Amino acid sequence: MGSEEARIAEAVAWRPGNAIKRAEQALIAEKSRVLRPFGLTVPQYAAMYALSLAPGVSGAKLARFCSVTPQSMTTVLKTLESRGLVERRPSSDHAQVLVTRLTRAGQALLRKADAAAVAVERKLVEAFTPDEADRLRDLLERAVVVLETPAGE
Amino acid sequence: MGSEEARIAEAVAWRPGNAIKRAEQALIAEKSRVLRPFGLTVPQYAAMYALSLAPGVSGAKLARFCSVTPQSMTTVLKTLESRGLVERRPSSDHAQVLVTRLTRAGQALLRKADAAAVAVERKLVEAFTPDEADRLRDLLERAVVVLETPAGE
DNA sequence: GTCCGCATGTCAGAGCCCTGATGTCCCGGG
DNA sequence: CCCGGGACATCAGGGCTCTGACATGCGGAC
Repeated sequence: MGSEEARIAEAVAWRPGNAIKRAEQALIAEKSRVLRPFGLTVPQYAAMYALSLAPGVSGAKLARFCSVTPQSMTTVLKTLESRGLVERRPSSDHAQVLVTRLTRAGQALLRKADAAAVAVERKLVEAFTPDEADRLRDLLERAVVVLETPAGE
Repeated sequence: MGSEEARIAEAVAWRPGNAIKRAEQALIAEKSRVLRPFGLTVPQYAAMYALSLAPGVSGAKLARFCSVTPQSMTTVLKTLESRGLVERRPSSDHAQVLVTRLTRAGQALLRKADAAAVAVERKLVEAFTPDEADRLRDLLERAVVVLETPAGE
């Protein structure tokens, strides 16, 4: 049955979208692994990283930076807030907007977690020549454009 | 503040893993869109497709084909079963194993949904020359290998 | 000055995905 | 013959993500 399984697996893997999916999964898995000691999930780390670049931004903008919906970002921020890693308070000008910032504890944790996360990215980069890395980025970017183009090409 | 946002967005997108993430997201989004009329999610479609290649397989093997955990596959199969698209029954030799098959309704729905899903894959393939598609697959495959290699390179 | 558009935040619901822990069953080595 | 490894399924719990629907507030158009 081993060859049978191999045949099926190959048939499933044949589709080009699958290569992208597997790469993403491997990336998520590895990042999760290195972030686990810090008690952070990948989305939590991503939110904190974006927050370190743009302190005091609204949740909606943060969601856009991280390519998720505002609702998803809200759930992430709520768990981070419950752990005292971020704090949210109404903006002074826009009563509707919730200004979000890293707490001191959040900054300290991010510094350590970031080193681990960057190491994963670096491991990935170092597997390619600069030329190959550019090529990969370019091909993926073109894939995004094609997939997001509605119907009429 | 527009340029500020652009600067942040660029800083976030800079990381190589992000290109993979965005491509995967675009792929999922587009597949979800074309599968919605059939009432199927991407994981549900993936499970049914794998099931059409390997009828009567165990849930655990199906999970491996789809690159998810057995638990995830169980939840997907449960919703498919509740809709009468698949059926599961204990194997005659292995009392422990649940043999899973598409029902007639499942096969009929898959035929229609598959056409839509394949169209997305084809749109993706046609955006590249055969050479580029191979190159992309190769680069992604190398990324997977690197990411899954433990520590000692 | 009033009103509509757009952004923001929130609740509700459904689904997927993972880790961890259990219990069951088959099969082959001792 | 017995027993442990391996494979399968399941429960429990924590998180993420989306769609849909709704309420509020700022600001420009009229």
